[in-house]
Amino acid sequence: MTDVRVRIAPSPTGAPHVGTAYIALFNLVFAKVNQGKFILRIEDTDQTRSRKVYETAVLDALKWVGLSWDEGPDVGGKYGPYRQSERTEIYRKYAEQLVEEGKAYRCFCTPEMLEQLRKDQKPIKTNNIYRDADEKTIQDKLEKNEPYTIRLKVPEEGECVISDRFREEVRYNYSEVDDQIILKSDGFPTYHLANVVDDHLMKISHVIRGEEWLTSTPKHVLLYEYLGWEKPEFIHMPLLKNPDGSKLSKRKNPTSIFYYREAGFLPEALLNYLSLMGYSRPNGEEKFSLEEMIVDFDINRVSLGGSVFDLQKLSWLSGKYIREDLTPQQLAKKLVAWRINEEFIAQLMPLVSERMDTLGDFMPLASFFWSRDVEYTSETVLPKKKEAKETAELLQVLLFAFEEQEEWLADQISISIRAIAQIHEWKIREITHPLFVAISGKKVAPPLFDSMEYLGKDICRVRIVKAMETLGGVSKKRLQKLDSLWKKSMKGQFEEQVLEIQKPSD
RNA sequence: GGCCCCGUCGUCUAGUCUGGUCUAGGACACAAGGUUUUCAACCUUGCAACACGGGUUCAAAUCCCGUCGGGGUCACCA
Repeated sequence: MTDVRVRIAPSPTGAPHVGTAYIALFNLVFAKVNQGKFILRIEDTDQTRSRKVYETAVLDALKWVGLSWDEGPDVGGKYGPYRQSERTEIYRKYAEQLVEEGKAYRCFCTPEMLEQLRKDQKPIKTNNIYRDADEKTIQDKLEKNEPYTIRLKVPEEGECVISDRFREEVRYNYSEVDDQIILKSDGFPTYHLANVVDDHLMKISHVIRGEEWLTSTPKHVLLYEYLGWEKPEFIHMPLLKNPDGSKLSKRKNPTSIFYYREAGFLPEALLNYLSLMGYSRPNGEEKFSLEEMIVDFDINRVSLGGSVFDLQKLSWLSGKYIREDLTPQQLAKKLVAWRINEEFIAQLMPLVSERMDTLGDFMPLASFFWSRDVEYTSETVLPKKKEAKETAELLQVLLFAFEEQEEWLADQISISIRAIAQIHEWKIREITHPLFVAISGKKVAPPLFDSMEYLGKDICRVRIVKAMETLGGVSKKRLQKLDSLWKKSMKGQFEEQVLEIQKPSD
């Protein structure tokens, strides 16, 4: 057997996701048990969404849970660079090669045209307008410098047979696969091209990834065949799910790894819990370390139905680690390293000093900074003259607004809140009231915006969601409605309003 | 909706490949009891599942077919 080389390929477009740690874990363990190598590659080909801060964040988050890699952008390796934005020339070369060989073609459709096609609900095989365009029109457009993408020529008939470790053979008809864009008009590759090229160049032997990729595997298989490369073995892992059974999402569950860090879960417990998702040890043990898992890991023991991420069981496991594995001294050290330290407390002084008469007043004032959860009733969250339902919905809109913020700083939080208040014609106080309670559990608390900043975005999101639920929640239907409303109009208004507020007043 | 994947207690799972040892085992949660100055932890007990229907077979959670249910995916996002 060839050397085992596997990889995790996160894209730095948001907070580091527990799903990334989950897939990384299984890749790492698979590599270790086969004396192979585990590679980390940054897939930052989406120029509009990728951010350097998120890249640092994924690396930090994965390290925090206790994962490490043999090759990656931070540790190097002989197959680098390990950041796709630094490899664009390579992808372009292969894309051009495919065009020359007639296995791909230039497409001059504009995003608007494609959008229209989608609206007309004729998505499959109708966007290949330029597939057989004659040389002259293409040359013509090239000379006019019209932007183009490169599309893969997917056969019009035939079958693609994928061998997946867990599912044996999965069959797809090429007639149902679009001519996929592999190179965008900005010159960057899409996932499909970059992924296949890198996996080949980096000698990846097994592609262990989430099941959401299963349906796009035919495109990847085709790419390997067109390029004349040997295919890796595909292993599609089951998905992590929300309690309602849908794919794990931050609206319904904390998905950011940092949430678990900020909320004080032990990283070894998180990793251990993640390994329980779809995997069981032969001896039935539930509490085990990464090292123990590696000893007798067998990927064939993975079970397929996606698993619901259960915070309660994770908490129990974390508690088990605290009780069984730590001496009082070690626990105390963990607490200090977490956020019971001078640095964190000093930060809070400006917020509380005026509200203190004695030192003993501090803890009651600030206790919510160290609590996993805060307690209150629905009456205390609800502002005067407002209905529970509208308040819950406003909080949801606020959550949308917070997602637009790239940095979680008091100033920006304040601006977002003021903008939302403006748009919905609520008094600031009517918004901050439920927020105070949601965040601190109390009506009177240290300054809200700073508190929210120090508490972190992930904790705040979870607390706001809880407040919404306390108010009776927002129905699934209504949520969808709000979501589309937000995208269609409110988001624009919000952005305008933000600019308005930021305008220097003279 | 098309295509694809999946289907054991509320949840995570063992068992399925290699039918019998499964009146389906463990864990979380929940309930009761014990222990404890209280609570938590801990211990004991309880609750609770083979999605449904049809085959094959002496025998099906396990093999086959159908139905239903859930999920994923259909972007110049990954």
